[in-house]
Amino acid sequence: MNLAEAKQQFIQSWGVFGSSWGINRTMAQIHALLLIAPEAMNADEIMEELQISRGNANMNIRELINWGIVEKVLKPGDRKEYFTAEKDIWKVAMRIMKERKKRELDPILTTMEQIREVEGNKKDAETKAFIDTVSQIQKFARQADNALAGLIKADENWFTGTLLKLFK
Amino acid sequence: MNLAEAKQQFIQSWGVFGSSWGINRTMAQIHALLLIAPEAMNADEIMEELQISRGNANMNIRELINWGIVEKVLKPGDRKEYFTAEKDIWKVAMRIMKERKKRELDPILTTMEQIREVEGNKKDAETKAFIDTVSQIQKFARQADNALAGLIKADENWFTGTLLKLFK
DNA sequence: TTGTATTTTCAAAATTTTCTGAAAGAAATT
DNA sequence: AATTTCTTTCAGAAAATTTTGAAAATACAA
Repeated sequence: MNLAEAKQQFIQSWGVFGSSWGINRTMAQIHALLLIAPEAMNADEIMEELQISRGNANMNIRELINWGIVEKVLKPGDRKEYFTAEKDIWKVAMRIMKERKKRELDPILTTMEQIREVEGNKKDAETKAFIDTVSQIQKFARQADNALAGLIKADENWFTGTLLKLFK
Repeated sequence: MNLAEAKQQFIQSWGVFGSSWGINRTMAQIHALLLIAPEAMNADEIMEELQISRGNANMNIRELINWGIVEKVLKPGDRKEYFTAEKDIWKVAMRIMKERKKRELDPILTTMEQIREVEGNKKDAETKAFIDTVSQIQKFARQADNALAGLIKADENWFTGTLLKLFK
């Protein structure tokens, strides 16, 4: 397998993995492409490389920017927009965690609180069992939420320059 | 909101959350239903409650069993199969983690190893950058894999009865 | 302003995923 | 072994998601 084939394989695999992570295939493929691109790329280059339409490229690039793992780069004397991906995998993972925490975990907390709150008669066994389950989930989600928040905060401050370098 | 409404709301929400976790809506709803059911339920009851077809119910119940978070219960004198969900949320989370690790993380490791392995000329800058990115991902995935494996193992042995009770 | 290059939007089409329901398969009962 | 009860399978239907491509919007330059 030569470099070109390996790159193809990488992009392809990243697309498959993305799917099982709630990220659509194209979005993951664009991310993979930018991750291994030596230079920032523009929309046309991405379209050409992945054989996708302009609309599709545009939409997914925006989404990657929203996730905070791709950014726009402007080249002087060129009207086209170029895009580049964060290359540090640890940072990428942190951003994704942060985003997923916000989009998925936080809503669970809110909903569980609501459901538990508006519950009336706590006497009968069925109601008690229900409240107990919801409370358990709430407790667990809080634990997870706090753990992630801690990890993210740690990374944003002190960890960045020091301890975590060990993992790289 | 009364108990019935709260249950409905819970099942509905769990379905939505499931979607963003790579679990389909019906599967998550069945899980939610069993999580708060005082008794084990059979396929007909589940179909009736969630208004879904027999095929759909059957398929998703099997899948929940594969994930290890629902199990079959037989009642003496009744030919129907009944189903019940693991009620301990910590255990549920552990089983899901274990399963996702196996289905998602392990394949990434395998693929990254393959891609990195079959790479030839390590001299030019582009190749080097590519190998570096893949290596970084590999390293990160290994870290995550080990961390999860540790957590799972700990839970399966010693933790279960002792330390983690603090979190409940 | 007018023209040109580039990006964004969005309705319709294509694709993928999920669901249905009826038929086939199993298991228990008579 | 025939009947009844229940479970599984799976092809086609329905629903949801993703993609396309052309038109509209925006940005810049002359």
